[in-house]
Amino acid sequence: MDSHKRAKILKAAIKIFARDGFFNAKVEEIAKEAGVATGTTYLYFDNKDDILISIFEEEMIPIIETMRNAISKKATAREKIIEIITCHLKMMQEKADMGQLLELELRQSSKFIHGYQGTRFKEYLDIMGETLAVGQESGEFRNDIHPVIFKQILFGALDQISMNWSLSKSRKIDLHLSADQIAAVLLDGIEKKGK
Amino acid sequence: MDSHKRAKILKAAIKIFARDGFFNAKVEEIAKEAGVATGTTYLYFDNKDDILISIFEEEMIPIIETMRNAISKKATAREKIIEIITCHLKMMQEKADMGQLLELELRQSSKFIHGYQGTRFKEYLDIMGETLAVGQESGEFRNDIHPVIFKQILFGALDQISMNWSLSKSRKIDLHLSADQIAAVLLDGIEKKGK
Amino acid sequence: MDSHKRAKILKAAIKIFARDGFFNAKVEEIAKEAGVATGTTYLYFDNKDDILISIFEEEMIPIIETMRNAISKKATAREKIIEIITCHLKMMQEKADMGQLLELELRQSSKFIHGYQGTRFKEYLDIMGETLAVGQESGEFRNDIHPVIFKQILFGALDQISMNWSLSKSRKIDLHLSADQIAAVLLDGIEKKGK
Amino acid sequence: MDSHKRAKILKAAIKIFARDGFFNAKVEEIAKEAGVATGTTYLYFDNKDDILISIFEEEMIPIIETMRNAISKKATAREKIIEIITCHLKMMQEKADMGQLLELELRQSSKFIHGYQGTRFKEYLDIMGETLAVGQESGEFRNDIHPVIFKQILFGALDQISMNWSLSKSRKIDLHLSADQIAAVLLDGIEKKGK
DNA sequence: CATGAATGAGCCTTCATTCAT
DNA sequence: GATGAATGAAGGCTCATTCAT
Repeated sequence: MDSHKRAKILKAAIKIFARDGFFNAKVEEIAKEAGVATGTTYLYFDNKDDILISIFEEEMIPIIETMRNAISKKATAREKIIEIITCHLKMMQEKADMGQLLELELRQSSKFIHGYQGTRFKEYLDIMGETLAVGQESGEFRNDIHPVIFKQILFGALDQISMNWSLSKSRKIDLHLSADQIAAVLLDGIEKKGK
Repeated sequence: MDSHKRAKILKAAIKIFARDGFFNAKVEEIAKEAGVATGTTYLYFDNKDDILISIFEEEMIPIIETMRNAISKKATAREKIIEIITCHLKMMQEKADMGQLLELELRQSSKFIHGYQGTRFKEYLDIMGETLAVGQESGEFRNDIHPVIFKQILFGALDQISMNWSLSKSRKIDLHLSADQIAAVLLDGIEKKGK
Repeated sequence: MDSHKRAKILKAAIKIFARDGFFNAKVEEIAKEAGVATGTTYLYFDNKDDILISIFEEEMIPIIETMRNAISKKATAREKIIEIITCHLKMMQEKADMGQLLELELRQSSKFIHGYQGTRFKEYLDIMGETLAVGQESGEFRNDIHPVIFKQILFGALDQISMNWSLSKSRKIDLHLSADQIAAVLLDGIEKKGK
Repeated sequence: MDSHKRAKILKAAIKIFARDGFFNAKVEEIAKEAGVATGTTYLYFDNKDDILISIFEEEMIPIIETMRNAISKKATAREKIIEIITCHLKMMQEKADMGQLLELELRQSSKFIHGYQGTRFKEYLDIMGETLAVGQESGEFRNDIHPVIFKQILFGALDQISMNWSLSKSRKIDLHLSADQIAAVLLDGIEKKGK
């Protein structure tokens, strides 16, 4: 089995799913984009669902790896959180199609695509929770915030920001500014301090 | 035009879309749930897309109204932000189906449903931005956070939390706790202060 | 539901199945022959299998009825057996398409079409066994032949003869002669000798 | 040409065709069962149809040979007929897969597989007609039965009996009893009476 | 000769939408 | 306005056959 061909199909599927959405995307279109025949798709994937799930599971691996790497190089928990934010938004720019899949299709999938649990995505989210915990243990962060809730707040904020950026055609929004602001709000809050 | 019948169809559509997703939902099923004939649906709506858009636009009106009302009763910007959070999560519980539509389908719609701009949704988001601005003018909140970015952070966090709650079958997660934590993080940040 | 339309589809299916065989037949072709749209077929039948099964089950009813009627008018068991033979071969001529379906597809169906038991066909076969039993009780026929085996011998002979007739394009074979010969062979075998 | 490989494919095809039916059987499955690559099948056979036809034509040779041999050892036409019946039913038991092919697929083939005439099968049938003729010439059998019709009656009866046996999962039916009964019915019918 | 990955035509089935009643 | 049977375009998937290695 030509593993190169499998990769080409996955890459094509990311593009087509991002452009048309999972339900509007046609397997024939994915195959054409990948430069293979329709039937070839079914040599590497069970069905259309399986293509999407494979994308989520397999493409998340290097993304998770990259983020873990970036975090590990930072000394303080504060810097790690900033790195998570930067890393996520950078990934969204560099892998724009994959980013849109995460934003637009991942949610649907875990509910409507039979049997998909989204394990890799959970792993990605968990990095955010773990980083909070690290900071709590080191005394950098307050202890009354639950990692399980915080990871959702952080991911939710990042996801909304990047979705908004993806959907705006011009993309004139400055993601660096957004990164700074997310960091500012979550780390320090919006209230004025020390009056 | 029998406005009662139109309302019945909308209500049925919210339920079916939430349960099956927009693409899996069948117009016939919606009609059956509404107690009307399939064709009747097309007397009140142009097509399937139009049903979904109508839901977003029309159902958002009382939701926005309710939130504006709740906010107006609070004196400080801090209390208004807390009210927004509480109000949103309460709405997600009370109108669970509508909530799921917002979480799962709204994103798809603005990209894949031709010509939909999501004006009511923007209005909803804007409440969050405006409330930040109010606090900034009154001196409660710091001035270096852009309302346009903040509204996305707040909505993103709320949306992620409520989606997670919706998808968890047991729903044993305490939304009150989540509300407090979102408020704590966004208002005060996660870093320890006044060392 | 327009029962007339259902009948038209069944009639068309008999023709197309007989001409092309079940597996080669296309649902679209059946619909066209019936003068309806492809989708209409699925308003009346679950799937392609269901069309074939419905043919067997429903078309057998008048055939069984006709045979039972014809038999009842005959006084002796010998005459009843002759009537069965005549009736079967006449039916094969008059309902040639249906006849071919019985010959060519019925066997496949009970094995390869999921869940089909062929109850009506068993009923048809049973008439043959019952008629032997009647003759055995009346003393016309010898008692050492099992009805269960005899019905298969009789149907097998009839089926082979009529299939051969169906498949011969010219159809110059005389079915009356065949009827006489089947009767001659089988009857002189089952009747008591040397009274 | 590796004749051994060709034989392995034929043997595998008999098994798969008998199990799944001609139309449901996959060439790939046959190849796998034969322990060869899919493409190898096409080195020995023109196409799927050709495999089935080759089975009928080639596998019938030893079957015909066996039956001719068995018959030749019997002195009277009566015994020869009994031998035909016994031999056929024994073959159905010993070569159950091949038997099912004859019962279920042969009929389809002669109509739907382009250009197939079934010459070997006709030869098999002819043995039955010839044996009747032998008995007629020797004065054992009556003269008013046409061999062409008789061979169909005999084969039809045998085929129906053996098909019924094949399809019954338990196979508790006694084929010896069936053989006796077929012989009893047909012989006492075709033999001259009251000499 | 043998392989088995690749091909792509073909078909069953679905379902948004229409329209005669 | 209301109905729901009818429509038919569209697409996921299969599998007999081919061909580069």
